[in-house]
Amino acid sequence: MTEEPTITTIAQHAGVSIASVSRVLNGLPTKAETERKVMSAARELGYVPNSAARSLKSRRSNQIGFAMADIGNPVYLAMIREIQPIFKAAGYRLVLHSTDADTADEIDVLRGLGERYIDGLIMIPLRLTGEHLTMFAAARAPIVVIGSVPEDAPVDNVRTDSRAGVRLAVEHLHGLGRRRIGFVNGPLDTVPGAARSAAYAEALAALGLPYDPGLTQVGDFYRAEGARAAARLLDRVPDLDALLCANDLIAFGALDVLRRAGRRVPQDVAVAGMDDTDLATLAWPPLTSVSLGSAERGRAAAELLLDKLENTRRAPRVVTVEPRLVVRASTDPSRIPGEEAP
Amino acid sequence: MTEEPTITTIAQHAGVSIASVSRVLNGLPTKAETERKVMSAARELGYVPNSAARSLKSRRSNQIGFAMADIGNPVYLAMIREIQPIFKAAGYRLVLHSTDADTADEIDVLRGLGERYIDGLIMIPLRLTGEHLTMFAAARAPIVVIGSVPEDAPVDNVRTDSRAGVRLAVEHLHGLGRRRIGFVNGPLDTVPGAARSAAYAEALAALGLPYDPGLTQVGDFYRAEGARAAARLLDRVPDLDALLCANDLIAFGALDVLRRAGRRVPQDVAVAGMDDTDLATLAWPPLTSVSLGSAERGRAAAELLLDKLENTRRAPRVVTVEPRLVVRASTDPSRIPGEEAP
DNA sequence: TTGTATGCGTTATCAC
DNA sequence: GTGATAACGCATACAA
Repeated sequence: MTEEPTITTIAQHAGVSIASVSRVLNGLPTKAETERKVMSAARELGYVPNSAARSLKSRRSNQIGFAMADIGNPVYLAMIREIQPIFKAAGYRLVLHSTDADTADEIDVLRGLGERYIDGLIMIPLRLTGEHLTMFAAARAPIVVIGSVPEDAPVDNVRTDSRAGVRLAVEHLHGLGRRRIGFVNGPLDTVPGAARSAAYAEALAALGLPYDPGLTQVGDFYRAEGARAAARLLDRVPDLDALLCANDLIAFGALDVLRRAGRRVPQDVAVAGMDDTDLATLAWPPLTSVSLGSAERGRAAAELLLDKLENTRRAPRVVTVEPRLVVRASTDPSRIPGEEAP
Repeated sequence: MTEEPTITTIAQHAGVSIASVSRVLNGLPTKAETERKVMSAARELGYVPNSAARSLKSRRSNQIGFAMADIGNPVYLAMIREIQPIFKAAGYRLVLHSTDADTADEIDVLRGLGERYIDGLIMIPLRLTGEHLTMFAAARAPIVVIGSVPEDAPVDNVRTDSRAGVRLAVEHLHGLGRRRIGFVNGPLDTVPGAARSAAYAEALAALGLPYDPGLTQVGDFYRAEGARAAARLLDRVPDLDALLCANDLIAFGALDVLRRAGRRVPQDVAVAGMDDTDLATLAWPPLTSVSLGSAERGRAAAELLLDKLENTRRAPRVVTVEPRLVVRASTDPSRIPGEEAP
């Protein structure tokens, strides 16, 4: 019992060859008698196939990787919730990589594809460098990138139209009569940071509002720094009447600051986030947010990867998820819970 | 470039034997000239070692598993946030298992230990069956269980004194002058459900309060069902003046219901949760919660497992994390943010 | 220091 | 149907 049983052990106990053991274990046609002997020996010895040996032979690990910046962000969590069961049902295990938004780390993960410990990878690079693209091209296993990627990149791609998303939010705030619409963004050298920055300027222009650089503050994508950035903005633009945040976490930080500053949300300052995480309905007031379809993107990515694993030679595909504005009380006072008409 | 390079390929290109290649790659003493040739060939060919072959030889996968009921619960997220970097730094990858609180699934994971695709496992069983204990005893790789486990189980164990935690909360509510203290719990056949149920009764008794079965409602551990259970409770006990919830998610559901019912928190009903998740500070009002040290438990589990991997023969250890009451506005009106004295 | 040869546990291809 | 036997890619004991 203390020795790790292998097919050789089973073969000895059952008095057959290892080939027969392997056949029985893999459901290939065998005489009933042989099958019985093998199965009972296997059960008795507590045999479990060794995955390393199996992988070496089969050239498949039955694992897929998921690489994101930080497991602490609920957006990624929403994706994992979709991805995990899909792969589990398909017989794959999920290997997690939290890269801390570090490019070198992401490249490491891509290099890891060559080790063949995963059969495929879903990745969300926060910054997309030439090195990423080189590795994509050289990769020996299928990759799905969530987030925009150049047209000719040899990877499947799930994207969301964050430009349209930002526009939805800005138009909504404008429609509420707000004219001093601030913007708290994450780093401009990140894929989402850059896209949302451009989209913000564009949306203002489309509405005939002037673009005022003083209305933007840049921090990172987390609550604490979001709070600091919002505080800076509030300090410099006292007559701010609306605030768009590049993600929900930033918006939560902004809500903290506005509350401490005694500004009423939404009456004084309307606040909108992006990602529409679970937490939006928990915040006070509940947060208006642009859904970028995290769950859908996760599901799409998983399905693309699964398909590609079975259909290796097909051309790269792009799936786009449409953003959707979810209006809650942080911009619309009539939606404050508990204050509806009975 | 299209053929997967192996040490054999490198050996050919460098004009040396595969043994030399292996030595160079593993930093064993070699002539400088040989080393140079091998390294340059390896780089040129884009060689990456095959992890299956390496695992087969070394009998180590450099992966560790983390099995929890549901990746959607922020408690587990808090743990992963601690666990992941610790193992990453130690050269291990993290394989995730979301078992849906399904015992059969958990047993599968334990059986998977035999496949040797992970070198160790951190597990949080929601229910602990005899089958679990059998598998623990038979396991061929170290296991750390988060959550209580019998004394003689051959696994490391990280626990929290949830009994003391419940008592802290009940005493706090009692100290606020509340006497009708309801309890919304998760399933009684789960480890935490059973423990918290007993602890609740005990704490009441210690305070000389009568135990009224009507004051308890059982649902599951999620927000939606937490809301329904709280609604049932409110319906049957109109004079409820305090509510202890078995975890934060349940408490969030309860807050939703109380708000819709027009009950002021904490003035009419004081609400406390357990786990002290990140989300507690996001809720409105911010949630008083019993911290069960999720981060500490995650860290402790990771460190125990890492230690056991290097020190295979040592006896099982138990680490206990003390609960701590974190008082916020959902029980203490003086702490409502934005209403402090300036 | 280097090369040859063997084994890790499987699967798969042969003859029998 | 079944049993030898050869890979899979790597690490290493041993011989040179």
